[in-house]
Amino acid sequence: MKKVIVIAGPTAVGKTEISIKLAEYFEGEIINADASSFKKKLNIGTAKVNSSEMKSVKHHMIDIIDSLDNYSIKDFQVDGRKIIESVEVPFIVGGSGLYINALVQDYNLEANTRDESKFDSYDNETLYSMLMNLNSAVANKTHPNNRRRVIRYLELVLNQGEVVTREPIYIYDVLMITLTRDRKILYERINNRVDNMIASGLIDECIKLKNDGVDLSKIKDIGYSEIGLFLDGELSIDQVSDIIKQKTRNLAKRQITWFKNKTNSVFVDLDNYNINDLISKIDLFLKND
RNA sequence: GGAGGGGUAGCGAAGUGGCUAAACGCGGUGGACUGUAAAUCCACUCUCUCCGAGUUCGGCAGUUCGAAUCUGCCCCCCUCCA
Repeated sequence: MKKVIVIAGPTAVGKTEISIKLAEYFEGEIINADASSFKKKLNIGTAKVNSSEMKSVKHHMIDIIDSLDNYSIKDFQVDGRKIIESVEVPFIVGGSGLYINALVQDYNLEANTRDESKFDSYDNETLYSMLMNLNSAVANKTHPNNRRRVIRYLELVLNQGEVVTREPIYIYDVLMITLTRDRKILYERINNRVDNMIASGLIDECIKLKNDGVDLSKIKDIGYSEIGLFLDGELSIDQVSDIIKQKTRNLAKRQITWFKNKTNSVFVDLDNYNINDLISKIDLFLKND
């Protein structure tokens, strides 16, 4: 089986720097698995790797779509697997847990794509009872208030009769490393990073997008619609900054939950670690048959 | 010095005699999630030996069968007048 190294972890934990060091050392290539980094022109606000950082290591899956375009998890699965096959030592690096799992586990994404529009006229309760009638086991997987999930399950049940519930299987020989830090320290890093983004041009980036005709309020990546509110004069930059920090902290927490419970990860605490430990860990993994 | 307003759980904020360990929001924590995933959603959040008990609503002392809610004194904060 193809050997694949995954470097995951919450936002702002320090994935970029470490993954580049590791990929350099092992002469690998990086496959980005951060949904926000797929998007062109969203650079500062998404903490995307910049071109000078990418000089030493080839990066894939960066800037592959326009800021408002949809790149589905299925697309990612197909394209990403091709890249994995073509790269000698692939490092998958990112924080989008679902995307990572879909790439390296046997996720079945053959069903139709989403189309919520035909459910517009139903309220949450109705949709949920529809699901319950069709397949109660699937309905019990979610909550009536989670309209988005309920609709997707409805689509899946209607389309293929069921939703996969069994434990997924890794389709590659995967070494999954999840980077962590003490929660307090992580949150401080997030706060500081947001301050830095604002100090180093996030507002200009948003103005540019706006001038290009992008509706900032439609961008769901954290920071952009918020800066849009500031540009419209609805909130002060301090208020906006606090909101961005808050949302980013909430995101990090959700990411941690995912990696803890939905992956088979080796956890590495970056507050006190030595890169050589990681190197030898990976070295061992690559040498072992 | 004088006149008002106010002090409620980590924060904001309801409650103005019993149905109140105290609404709600935020924050925090835990969790769900195989097609928006930087998305969407759920639970818990005074303390403990946690299916029961113990301490709370600035402090102390009262009234009352019963007080965050009423009375007195004290402390602190804000606004206005001096």
